[in-house]
Amino acid sequence: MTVDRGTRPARRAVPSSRPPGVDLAPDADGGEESASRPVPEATVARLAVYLRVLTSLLADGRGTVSSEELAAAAGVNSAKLRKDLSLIGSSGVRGVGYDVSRLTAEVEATLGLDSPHAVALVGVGNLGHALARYGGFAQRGFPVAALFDVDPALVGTVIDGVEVQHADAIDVVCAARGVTIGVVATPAEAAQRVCDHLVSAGVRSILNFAPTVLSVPAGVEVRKVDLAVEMQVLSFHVARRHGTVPAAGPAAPSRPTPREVFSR
Amino acid sequence: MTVDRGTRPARRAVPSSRPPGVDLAPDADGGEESASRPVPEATVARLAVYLRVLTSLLADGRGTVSSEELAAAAGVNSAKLRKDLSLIGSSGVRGVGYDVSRLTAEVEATLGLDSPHAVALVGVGNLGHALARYGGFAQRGFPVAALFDVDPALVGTVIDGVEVQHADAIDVVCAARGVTIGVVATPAEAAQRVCDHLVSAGVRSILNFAPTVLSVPAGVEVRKVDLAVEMQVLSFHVARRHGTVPAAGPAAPSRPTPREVFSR
DNA sequence: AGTTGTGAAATGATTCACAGCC
DNA sequence: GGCTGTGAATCATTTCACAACT
Repeated sequence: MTVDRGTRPARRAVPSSRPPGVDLAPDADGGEESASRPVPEATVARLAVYLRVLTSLLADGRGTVSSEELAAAAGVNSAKLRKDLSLIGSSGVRGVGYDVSRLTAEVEATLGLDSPHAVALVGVGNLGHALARYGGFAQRGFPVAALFDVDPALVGTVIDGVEVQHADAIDVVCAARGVTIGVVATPAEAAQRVCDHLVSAGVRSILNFAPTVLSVPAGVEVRKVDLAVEMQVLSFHVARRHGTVPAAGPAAPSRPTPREVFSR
Repeated sequence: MTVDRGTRPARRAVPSSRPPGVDLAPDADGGEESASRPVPEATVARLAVYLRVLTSLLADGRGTVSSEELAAAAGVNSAKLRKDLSLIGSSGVRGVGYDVSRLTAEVEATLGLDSPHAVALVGVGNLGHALARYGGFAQRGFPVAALFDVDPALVGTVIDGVEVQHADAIDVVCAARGVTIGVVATPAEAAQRVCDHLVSAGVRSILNFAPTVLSVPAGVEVRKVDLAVEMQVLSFHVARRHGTVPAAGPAAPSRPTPREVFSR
């Protein structure tokens, strides 16, 4: 993709002095929370992708993989993959590669997939309903332990063996069932309130599908999936290609608001 | 959130020589495709978020906003917001702020939302069905122009006024209806094939919900939404908090594969 | 020979802090 | 006085390239 920029000046020869280097960090989670996080966020997201590839290799009975092959399958640069894996303290064998089953276990352990995480899903509307029935969650170690909504027509119904309860019960039920991850699939207006309830029930990780910025106390992790954003980013690329964009100069486009595409 | 790191050594006084600085890039899309992209990817994603806030401000009849307020509502740093907006050539007024309706129009224009983009959705299973009925797409200027699946039980059914057609027709129908964005919501196994069909139909932007890495020719933009990845990233944070992670040292955890949480 | 692990360079993104302008 | 626009500093991430090891 990127054009080869030709030969670049060689780096100066390596000085023989080997710097100390800590090799493996002493670990031991220093502070309560934000003190030390040796594994960067970007790496964590990629680990999940590596895991998917590893699992399929494992199913194929493959014993080892090289960083090159694994990286290609995951769609990343091999150096990046090696660095990622070195960060979680994994060890491949030089000249050979990584042991597939061992690496799989290491990645799973790092991601905390040793034990399942009970998930609460709030908002069983269109999207929420599909998510609840979407096998993906339970299948992958994230059993849906509770469903909530405010619609009386939905409360009491059973989806995939789980009864929908009223959102007022979030605090109690989540705490009782040991929910660790909350999924918000409500309309934007309700999202913050729902989020607050989840937090007060002790949920520290939230996946937000509602098109709003959730504010949470420090120590609570929110990840966002916003379909409108994704579509609009793609729209940007379409426009770029077609040259539709009015050459982002200082002058504003003449038309003030062509169409109110964005309603709420 | 972040603790104030106290007074930092003052930057050295600004030397009076003002460097040339290009101010506004000469623009004019140099090469065919990867040559120049003045707006960074990260900014584009945030523009969509700003737009949401702007729209709601517009609905409230607000005339102007300050970068501070807009940034707070979008959940970002105000300097970042100002830099983002300066990149798209917008102009606020010093001492006043940004004109809401004008800024809205500028962001919309940059994102290419002037005209709607016809969307094709492939895979009308659990998730795909919900996406098709999810008003979010059409409502925001991304009308679903075509639906595809391979399941004979689904082909021929009508969802929200659009008939589901067989996936074999992707090439023809997409080209005919001027589809510019494709959404892949099939199982992983079918995703690459579907993607190839979309590409050969001229679709240059793809939103992928299938848990696979799609390979596409240069010039095609793929964005990925992977629920398993999101959940696993959250799982990582849960584990970090609880200290469940077995101290990522060089020694592997004793158990080889605790549970096959990841099936396919 | 083949492949990992990793300093160090390169690139990219974010934040600071202040000049310039209304 | 208030607020934008932006160079420069800081921070994060990616990539390179090669020594170390099997």
